[in-house]
Amino acid sequence: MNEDSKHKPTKSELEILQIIWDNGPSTVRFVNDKLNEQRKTGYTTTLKLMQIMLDKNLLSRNVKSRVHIYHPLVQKEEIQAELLDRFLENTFSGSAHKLVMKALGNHKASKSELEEIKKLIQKLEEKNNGTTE
Amino acid sequence: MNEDSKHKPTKSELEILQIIWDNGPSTVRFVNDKLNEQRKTGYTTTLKLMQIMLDKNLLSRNVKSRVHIYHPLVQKEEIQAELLDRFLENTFSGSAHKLVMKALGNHKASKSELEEIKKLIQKLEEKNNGTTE
DNA sequence: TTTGTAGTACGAAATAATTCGTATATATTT
DNA sequence: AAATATATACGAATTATTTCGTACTACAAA
Repeated sequence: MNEDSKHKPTKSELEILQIIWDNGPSTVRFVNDKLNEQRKTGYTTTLKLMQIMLDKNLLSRNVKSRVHIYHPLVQKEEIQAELLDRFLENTFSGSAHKLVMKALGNHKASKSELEEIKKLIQKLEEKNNGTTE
Repeated sequence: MNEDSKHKPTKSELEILQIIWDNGPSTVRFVNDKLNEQRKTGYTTTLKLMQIMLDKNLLSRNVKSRVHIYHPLVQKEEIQAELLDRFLENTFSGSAHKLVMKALGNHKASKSELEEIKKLIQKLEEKNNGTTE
């Protein structure tokens, strides 16, 4: 089972993707070191995970030298959107509104971030002009 | 291993909780029927799951009659908040602002829901008056 | 050239989560 | 009362995910 289609990173795979998204193409060593800043995990564990991700087409790699460099094959934005969809469906029965209310209520956002959100709402309301109630 | 402590629901367990939260205390039969509206799943599978949830203190049950009635032992709000925290951390590196932007951008919200969010932001801004930048 | 270090490959154990078969008990129907 | 239908109990198989040991390879240092 190795279709070119389905990505669905597991929790561990997502951790690895975050590191590569944030730091650019990386070696196993680098990723493993980063992971170990948060929690202990063995080198070969990380290696195996990244090989699996290769197989799932979440990563590609450059094999020119002995030390392989892994590149992301999926976009951060795209995966976040997918995971958000799933989470929204699973936990908030699809209600974006409820999720947003809780996220804003329970977590700190800076003044400028709140401003940005207000601007987005403004834009959404203009676009929707009367179509939705 | 059966502390009174916190057990996080798995995805399947969460589905069951949603049904019980939305419909009130329920029998296994009822929950299983509801589940089967969405996807095929065997009766004993649901039963087993609910027994596990009993053990995890996610549910309690009334055994007066032959047919057991299961009650939620955890609050919807509480669990949603927990899961949100985890999701935020895993997927958006803890940035509530980014999550909210994406949730609003990619999913429909009605005019009145947007209004409600604006009001919340208003309140947050008043509270924060100058403390955060 | 031998030894040590750092890398990849990969099977398989360990752990987590889900699914189901079978035994058994209790009602209900004929 | 016997047959049927519907419950619960629970071990065990299945599937998904994570972790790790061991073998092997390449380069560098002694």
